[in-house]
Amino acid sequence: MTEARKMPANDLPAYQPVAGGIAARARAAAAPAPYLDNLNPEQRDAVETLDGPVLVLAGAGTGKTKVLTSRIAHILSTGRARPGEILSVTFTNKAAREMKHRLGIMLGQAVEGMPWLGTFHSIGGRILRSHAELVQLKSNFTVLDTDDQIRLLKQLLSAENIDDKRWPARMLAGLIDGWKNRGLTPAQVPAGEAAVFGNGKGGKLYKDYQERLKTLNAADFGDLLLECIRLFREHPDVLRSYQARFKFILVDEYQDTNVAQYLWLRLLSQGAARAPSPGEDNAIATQTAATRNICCVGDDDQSIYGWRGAEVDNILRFEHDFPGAKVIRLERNYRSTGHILAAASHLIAHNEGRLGKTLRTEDVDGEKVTVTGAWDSEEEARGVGEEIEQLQREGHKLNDIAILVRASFQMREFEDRFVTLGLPYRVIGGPRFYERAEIRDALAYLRVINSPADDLAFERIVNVPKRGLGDATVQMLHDHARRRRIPLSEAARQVIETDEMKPKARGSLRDLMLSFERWRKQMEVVSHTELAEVVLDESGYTEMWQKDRSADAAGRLENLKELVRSMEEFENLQGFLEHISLVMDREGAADEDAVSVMTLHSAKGLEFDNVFLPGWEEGLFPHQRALDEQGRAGLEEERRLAHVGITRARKRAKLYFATNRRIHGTWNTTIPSRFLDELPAANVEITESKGGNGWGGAGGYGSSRFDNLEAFGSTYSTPGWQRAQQQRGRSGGGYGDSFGGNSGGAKKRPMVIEGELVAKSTGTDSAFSLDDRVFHEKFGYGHVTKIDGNKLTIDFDKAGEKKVVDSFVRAA
DNA sequence: AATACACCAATTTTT
DNA sequence: TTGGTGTATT
Repeated sequence: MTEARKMPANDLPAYQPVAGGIAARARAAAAPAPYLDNLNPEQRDAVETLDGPVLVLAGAGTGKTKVLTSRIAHILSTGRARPGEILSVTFTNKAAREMKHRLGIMLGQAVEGMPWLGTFHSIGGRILRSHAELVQLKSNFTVLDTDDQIRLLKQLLSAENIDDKRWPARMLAGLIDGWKNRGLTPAQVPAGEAAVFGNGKGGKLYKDYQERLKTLNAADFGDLLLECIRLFREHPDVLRSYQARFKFILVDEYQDTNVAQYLWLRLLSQGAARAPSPGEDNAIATQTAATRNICCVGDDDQSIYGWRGAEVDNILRFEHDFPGAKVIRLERNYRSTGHILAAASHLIAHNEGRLGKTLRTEDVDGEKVTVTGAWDSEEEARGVGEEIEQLQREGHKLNDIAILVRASFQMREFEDRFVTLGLPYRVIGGPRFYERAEIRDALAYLRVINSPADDLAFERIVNVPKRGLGDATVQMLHDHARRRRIPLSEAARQVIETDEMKPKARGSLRDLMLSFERWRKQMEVVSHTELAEVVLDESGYTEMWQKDRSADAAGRLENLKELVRSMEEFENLQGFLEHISLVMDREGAADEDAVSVMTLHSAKGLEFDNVFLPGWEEGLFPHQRALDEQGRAGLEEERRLAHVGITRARKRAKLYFATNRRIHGTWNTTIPSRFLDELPAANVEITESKGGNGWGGAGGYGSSRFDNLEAFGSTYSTPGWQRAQQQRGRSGGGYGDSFGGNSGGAKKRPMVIEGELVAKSTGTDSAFSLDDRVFHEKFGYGHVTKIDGNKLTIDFDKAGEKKVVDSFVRAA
């Protein structure tokens, strides 16, 4: 995002000392390098080995980012390259931002932003914009996201008369993405593969899609790399200029690179302007690579994105691809205690396809990893809730606590539980900021203003808010546009001069077109942020959400404000639009103390003192589909995911499994995950659930050493225990009931809330009275049906009846 | 254009 | 069982 406004593609940065020049060397000699001081020997080796290919195998918590940033600092301060001569790629904007931030701290103001530090896609996009005409685009091309992509594909499918029920556009989008991930242009897709979609039309559709993108002056995410590769291959002079420019290349998370990214890197890191075609033996095309200074940092044990095209092979093959490569292992872990690290290491050692590292720590042994069995997923959520409250009583911050689940549907139960407990939590992940409908709508308006030929954007907002311009109108505009080979908005302009349309629709469309003309004129006199405000206001878009009474309307309006705010960082509308789809990510806003709930995937790269890992059951984790579809490779990836999960923990890792879990509505009896059996007994403590009911063992489905857990072993006086006693009395003891029969299985017991037993309950009377109309951030509007201290039972209009703590609602 | 009903799918997600 | 989508009906 910053690179966009600060440094146009071909600008030279301010004067920097000549690489290796006298001044630079003198400076390096004079000032001891502070960035080298707190590195361990391996890290230091990774930082100082500048020449030739280097692979840094950086285990979890071994200081990967530190090495990358220190290495850049080292290159700069020894004068080996200027900032503009270092290419440094990451996968996410977050990682790129983090690196910029840490570099800034390390170097002070000595170096302004690194122009070529960014994500694969943003850098690819940037290169494409500089040479757009060579790939049949204009430099202001639009980057389509998944949503645009699918709408476009739907149009193509209907043009081909393909039933999009049988052949969904989503599926085609997935296929095309997959091909692009593998670096395949339409011509390169194996015929057999292209034929599987739409009765053999897959290949043609891919080709048509690419052509349509050119007409729309648009690229999708995959194109940002694939078209870049095509550019390099078809224009060796361009490639050479970049090869000459980048004296050093650094790659973060190398284990996550896909084939396209690999090819892209290879082209840039090679002296010769030739890349191996897919499938070609890499060694042949490699020859000159050894001379180049590429440093890849990654961890094969944390490769968890195979399903979206990442090739673990890239990292496993590194020494083969880059002959003479130096491999440096970072094995000293600075994050976790002994027991946690031992458990994680022992678990991952069960994988076969790995380069192998032995993590060690100098930290204390700490607490053992705990494994807790629960009767069902509700009890699991109660148990976790109890433990969190206990931690809270001991003075731990909620910010230091995370719950990491395998699949997002698991989150609901925790959310429900936390809502009833009044425990603040935040869900990480979910739809990203720029994917939200309101953001995309707002952007569509701006896109149409900026480039009237943007049909996808035009179509998106022509009837949002509702203007009486429905499908019929749009279809008519389409026909008109196609006949004359003009963009939709031009077609609209022409059609309103005719009497083809009903008067009402015609007037409405004319108003819209006049508005766009007015806004385009205003663009020249007011700032782009002001323009955005005007547009959102005059189009009736803001009003549409103001009138909306659903729970998230307020949030959407807030998002729109945030969008306008974020525009300020860019110089003009054009610059904003060029980068927005690549850099807008989830909102920060994390200052409140709250438990984090997220998937294991989105937890990669994060760390917490206390990590809860629920749902360790066969079928869920490892996930059945991973096993079915990928076999052993799938299992190993799941195991890596488990490894990632455990290594997120600094001080406590708490694993859970539930004997009964509801899947697609029906209760199933599960068996504990094989990963639990793969943990080293010496570092693991088996505890009983404090969440309520006991559990009954796994009931004869295969054996596990967790089968013979003693359920109610000790006396407990925690709230959970008391609750458990009461529940046991109520439901007749969790042992035999409804066992083995998994169709109706374990029945759902009523949720018991004893206000006085819950830690956070205050007992003070609620400020609300019966039948009060209230609003809840998550559930929307509803009315109070029952009051119990500060616990309210509310019948929500949309979400149904829920029990919530009064501080979570406000009067409506 | 809005609502009602039927139908289908139901890991993981960045850019 | 749920939720989301898409079609059919008013």
